[in-house]
Amino acid sequence: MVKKARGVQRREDSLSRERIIEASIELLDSSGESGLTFRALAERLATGPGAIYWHVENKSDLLSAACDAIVARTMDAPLPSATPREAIRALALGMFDAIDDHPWVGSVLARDPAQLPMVRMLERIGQQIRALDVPDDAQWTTVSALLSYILGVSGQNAANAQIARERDADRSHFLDEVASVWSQLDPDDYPFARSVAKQLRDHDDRADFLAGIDLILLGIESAHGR
Amino acid sequence: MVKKARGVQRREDSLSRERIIEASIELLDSSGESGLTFRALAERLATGPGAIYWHVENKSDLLSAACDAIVARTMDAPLPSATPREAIRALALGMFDAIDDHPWVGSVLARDPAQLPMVRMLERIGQQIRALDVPDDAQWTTVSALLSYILGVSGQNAANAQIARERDADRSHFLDEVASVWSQLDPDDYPFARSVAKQLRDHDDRADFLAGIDLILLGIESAHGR
DNA sequence: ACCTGAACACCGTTCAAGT
DNA sequence: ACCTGAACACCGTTCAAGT
Repeated sequence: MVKKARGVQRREDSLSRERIIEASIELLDSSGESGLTFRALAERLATGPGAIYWHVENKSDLLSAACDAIVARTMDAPLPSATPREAIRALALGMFDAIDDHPWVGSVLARDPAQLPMVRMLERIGQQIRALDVPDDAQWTTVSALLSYILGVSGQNAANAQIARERDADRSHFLDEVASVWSQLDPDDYPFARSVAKQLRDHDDRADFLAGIDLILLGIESAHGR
Repeated sequence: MVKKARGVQRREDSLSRERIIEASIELLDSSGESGLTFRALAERLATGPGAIYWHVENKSDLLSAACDAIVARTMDAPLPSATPREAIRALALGMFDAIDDHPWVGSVLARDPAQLPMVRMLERIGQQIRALDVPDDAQWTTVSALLSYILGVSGQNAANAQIARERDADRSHFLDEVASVWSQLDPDDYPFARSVAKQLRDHDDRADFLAGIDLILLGIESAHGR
């Protein structure tokens, strides 16, 4: 007869916030953002739609929680790197890859700002910005710029992945199409777009992303003495 | 009896793609993205929901068209500026302000990439990147970084505006709340977030945005000789 | 060619009723 | 305390029928 049972004892297969979020992530990964419906989720969890509302406030809450689970995992990964510069690159790449694996995370992050996932990223990157000797009064602006860039690329990438999924998968084929549209634009109105069409066709999203991070890091260093 | 009427003659108050898009923009501006429904639009245009489908493919098409109208307006504004650097700042600020006025544009841009609005921005900024003497093989990456940053900030700003609208309006009050949450975080886990809470409270979105642009411009210059 | 509006297939969310 | 599932109030989209 234990008065206070250790933790909450519960049937293995009963509902819980964690199980709901886990199932949501699976659904989101396999069928995209439009695949997450309370009915589909209820079916997967062998229950009714109403039951989910006992553990979760609403759909927005559910999406945020799923998103935060991914971001937390990513930002809690250990950083073996030596320099702050390398650490920032690793953190940024970690987010890039996470969103590449879970495109819906990009859309969610672009939609609800200033929430828990944001603080996680801000914190982790901010500590490295400090280590870079950026002056106190410039730290907010600096981290903010890095975060915005990361979110911008992520959102864009997520959207691209979504489109590639909607049409019949082939991403490089899709880029070929866009590049070919660009190269047929009016030369007088769109000289630049035409000229980079080839670079669009051959580009590597991940490498471009990192190049942008390096550009910002260069700017940071050049702005503060060294 | 003119055989070929000049242009398409039509009753002043009849439906047209332009009138539909115009009405959509008004609806989006006044009631946000969730305010744009085919039923609300039909009512505003004194017609039925089905009629709209004669001029517009579907809701996604409608949103893209409304978004492109705003971006086109913004990117076609004349640039009195002298240096490419100033021109880039002006173009970036133009987008920032446009999205500040029409927050839904941020969400749409974050969702469908590589479309017409994107090409407009790419072109306009790209021409200035050229003028900045960035080498040919670095132009795509450079413009891409700037665009991602602009989109990232825009999306974030749009989301903030949406949240401020959902709750009862007051934006600075909302920032106060977030800042106060941050400053109450665990000092061991979130030292950085705590330390910038004050800077968050006092910050100016527009100034921060421009500071980020300057950081990237600094990086660009520092990467290519001068 | 263009418009009408009822109808269809889906949502998120609520809630009385059960255990 | 937790779950069930029918019901409600909405969507986007279609389509036979009108002009």
